[in-house]
Amino acid sequence: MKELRGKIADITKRRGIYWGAYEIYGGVSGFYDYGPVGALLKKNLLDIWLEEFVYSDGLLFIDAPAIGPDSVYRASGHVDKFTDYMVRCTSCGHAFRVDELIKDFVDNPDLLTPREIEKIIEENDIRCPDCNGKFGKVEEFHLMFSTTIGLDKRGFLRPETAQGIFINFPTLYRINREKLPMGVAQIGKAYRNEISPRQGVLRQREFNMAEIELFVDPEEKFNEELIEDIELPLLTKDGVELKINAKEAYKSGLANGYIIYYMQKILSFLKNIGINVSKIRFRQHHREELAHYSKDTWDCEILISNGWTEVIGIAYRGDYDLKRHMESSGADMRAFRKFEKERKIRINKIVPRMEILGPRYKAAAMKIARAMEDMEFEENTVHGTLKIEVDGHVYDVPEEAYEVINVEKKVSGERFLPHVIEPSFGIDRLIYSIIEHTYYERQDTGYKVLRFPPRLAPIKVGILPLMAKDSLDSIAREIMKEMRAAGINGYYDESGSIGRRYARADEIGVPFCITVDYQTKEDNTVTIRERDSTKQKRINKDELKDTLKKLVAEEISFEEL
RNA sequence: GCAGGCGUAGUGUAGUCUGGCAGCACAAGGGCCUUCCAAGCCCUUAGCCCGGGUUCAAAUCCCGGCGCCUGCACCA
Repeated sequence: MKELRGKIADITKRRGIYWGAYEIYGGVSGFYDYGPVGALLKKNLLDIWLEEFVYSDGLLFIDAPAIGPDSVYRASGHVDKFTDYMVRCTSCGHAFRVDELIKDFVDNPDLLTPREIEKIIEENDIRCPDCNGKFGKVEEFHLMFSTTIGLDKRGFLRPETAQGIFINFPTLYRINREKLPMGVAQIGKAYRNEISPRQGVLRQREFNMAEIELFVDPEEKFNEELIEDIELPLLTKDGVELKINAKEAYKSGLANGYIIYYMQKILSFLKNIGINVSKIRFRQHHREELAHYSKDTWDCEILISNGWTEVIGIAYRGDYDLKRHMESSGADMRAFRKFEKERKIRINKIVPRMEILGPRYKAAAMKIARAMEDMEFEENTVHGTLKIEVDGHVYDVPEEAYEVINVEKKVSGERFLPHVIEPSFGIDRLIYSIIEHTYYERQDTGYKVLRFPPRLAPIKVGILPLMAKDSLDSIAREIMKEMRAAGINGYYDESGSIGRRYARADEIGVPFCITVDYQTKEDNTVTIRERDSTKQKRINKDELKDTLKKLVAEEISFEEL
């Protein structure tokens, strides 16, 4: 399997799919450049993602900033939970993770403050394991990249794109005309300062994500019609591997209905982009490995040469994020749920008469009025002069300064925090998986091919003259111009033998090649060669543009020609 | 971060032990040839990870750094 990784590393670099970034300066691990082929591959992949997850379900698509203020990531829990503490030896300078050093002295290192940690180190005289030197002050090691906003405001590069959606929930909810379920999608880069990222593009410090936050009313009954009659490959938290029908999985309560819904969509999506369906499974997280925000998570794992690899996560985040942002920002992050039937409630309320309170209490009037409004009492128990305490003063409010109302009020609904189901796609891992799963070598020759589906293929067509002479070349160039004018990404190649040129195209997954040969000059036909079958069909040059468009959009298949 | 291994044209490698002209294959570019799947021939481009030291002389020996790989740790 290691051999496969080597071959893929070769092809990705040589043919311009991706490579390690900042190469001329020695490289920085965890950063990659997508080259001309890879950048288009990613773009096409995201287009398909938009079609299959966003347009098809009418989701809202947004684009929020990558840098956020301290307050946002404090509220989200990342500042606390995405941090490790470390100490540096004052004599040799080596750094150590605190929890490793003190784990023999305390039960739960994660709960301590930096001060407490310093105290424990001093009391137990913990020394540097390397040189026995003394330790300095406790420092934070953030998995988040921190930066400065303006002169001195602390900011972070987002470790996930999700917060940009949660923060905007009230606005988006209004734009969606206050309807749930509401799905919001975002594509963008996220940043994590991994200590030692390896495994190539599978673990990067700057990576591409496509995320959906589906906001639902936890009390609303799930629409069972969303569940299809298909088989899901699951691995539950108890280690049970099973293939189970989606309907059955839903009925048995194995996972939230929307999680199952997304499992179905993900299966079909992965199939469409060239992933081998027999190498997909959904693995449920154990309690201990759940992220700080999640109640239940299912990873979509794909089997590649590294083993089963998490590529997509479907997390049930509950109301964690909205709640935290509501508490810390004070904004109302709730949605409104209409009761089936209007409810009637009795209201016993004091209505202050401001025209009397105002002149009488001046500046304190508003506060007194609020306090009166907030009073709770039984019907017919309030009359006469009221003693109202505000800021330590007790005011006597006479009867004529208020009115008591006892009314029956209609209540049509209530406010609540929606729950969130979050499918989160690791785009770079997906791209790597696609490359591994679409890679094959021809049986007879061993030549390398990437079997990209036409819709995904970065380059759709190669246009080749059989010979670069006898005006075959000029006809081919003419065709290339036509293709480009029609918005089909193609290239012209006359170098080397025809077989060599086909092989070149195969390596970057070009699905179709047009060859201009001598017969073209006689009857105005060219051949279309399909990558995987290497079969050719003759087609009139004038139909080329329309035919190719359909082939590339996968509206027709090559066999149907 | 720790331990071990490694770092030579775009890619894969030889040369390193034992210091003395940096070589091969593939790829790429140009040309000849060629009537459908990497044919052949000629030419060309292109490299010792970075810095310091030892030496008449360093890809080779020493030191430091950076990067990569494997394992541990970390990470979803």
